Amino acid sequence: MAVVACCALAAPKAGSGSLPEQRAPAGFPRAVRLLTRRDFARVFDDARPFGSALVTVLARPNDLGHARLGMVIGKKKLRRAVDRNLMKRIIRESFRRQQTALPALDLVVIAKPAKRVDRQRLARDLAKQWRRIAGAHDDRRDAADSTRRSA
RNA sequence: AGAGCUGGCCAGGCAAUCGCUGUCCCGCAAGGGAUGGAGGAAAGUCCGGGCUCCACAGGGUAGGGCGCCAGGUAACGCCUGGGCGGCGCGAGCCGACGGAAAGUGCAACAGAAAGGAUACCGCCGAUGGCCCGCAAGGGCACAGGCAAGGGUGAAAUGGUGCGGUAAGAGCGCACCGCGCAGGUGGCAACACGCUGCGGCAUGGUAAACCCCGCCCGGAGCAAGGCCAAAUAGGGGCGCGACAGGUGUGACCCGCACUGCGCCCGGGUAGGCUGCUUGAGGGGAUUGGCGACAAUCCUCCCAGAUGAAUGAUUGUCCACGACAGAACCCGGCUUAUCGGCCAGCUCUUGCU
Repeated sequence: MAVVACCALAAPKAGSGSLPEQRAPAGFPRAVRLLTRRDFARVFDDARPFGSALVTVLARPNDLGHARLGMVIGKKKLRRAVDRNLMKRIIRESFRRQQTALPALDLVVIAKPAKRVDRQRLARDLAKQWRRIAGAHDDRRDAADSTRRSA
């Protein structure tokens, strides 16, 4: 009942994402970050890539029961330190808000070359990526389940 | 009021919610609470130091840097004050600003001549020559003299005036300028409308070589130190060598494998440290023109490490620039929306 009411209220506000922006506001403790070189290497080793004009996201399932985030923001991609910091903050914030909607994946977001960072475009783009990744993961799991069932 | 100069300062504010991170407190823990959390340039990495490790008797050479003087400073290529030169009506601003009579080199084009150089046009032609004339004198411009004027150039051997002369010339004189020696003032750079001497010289260029004086060992926090799985090989001590240990097995025999234990050392992954109390900030007093220093009081003010200071919403206004710490300081340079304060200058108007 409450859920329906909420959606009804949200609906008129033209195309806000299908992922609820603020369901269970979450923190961003160290447990949900990729911290070591090994963590990153594991993802780079065998990951599914998702791309957009602004970023590339690599995803590889983990067995922790929640998603983890890592970022690679190269100095060559964004010249100014201010832009690099800004990009990381936007990515972190986006992940923080929407991590509960994500499956148990290790994600590495890689910056693409840009002159400046457009916060709104980037935020929108990231939301889209999370959705795609979550969807793809579900499909794969469904497929695996179905093959297992048929076998 | 307008135009401008110099020095200094600020870098959107407030509130709520959700996050990140250092420290402290509470808690067995999960967690909770309190509090701190980018810059004036954090930037470029161009100088100077501290701090580490390596090297090192001293001196010299090579190489590099600096370059008016005196201060300040831990030090500097920085800062302050002064000198000199240039720009501006002025407040002020700008200057790699030692040496060119040690040497070597360089200078397009133009120009007659460009370094101890020169005579194209020009001026003169007193003197000598030639011609005319009885002569006085006149003419020619051959010898020769001159560098004032024209012209070239970034630059042409000091300027003005008078004398002088055939015409001229520092040839002579006066004043200005210049050089040398002295004197005076100044710590000094340097200054002098003080004296004497010299007719007048060393043209420019040293971010060209060079000379002179002074300074400089190298590498950098991925420096360096500590703990330490794994792995290779090593050392010491003790015990044992028909033994013992491990495996198989319920156990013994048997069979298979193998010296064993401890210590030292080593150092990969990883972790800790270096890591923020410092040539520190604020205030007062004193000394100094000032940079700055001394004394006292007071404050603790980022310390991340896949790398934190953000997001959303509301609100106010002059609608917010350049931009993000990574061992730490002192400078320089470059980027930068706007705004504030102080002192001063010029112009105009009023009293």
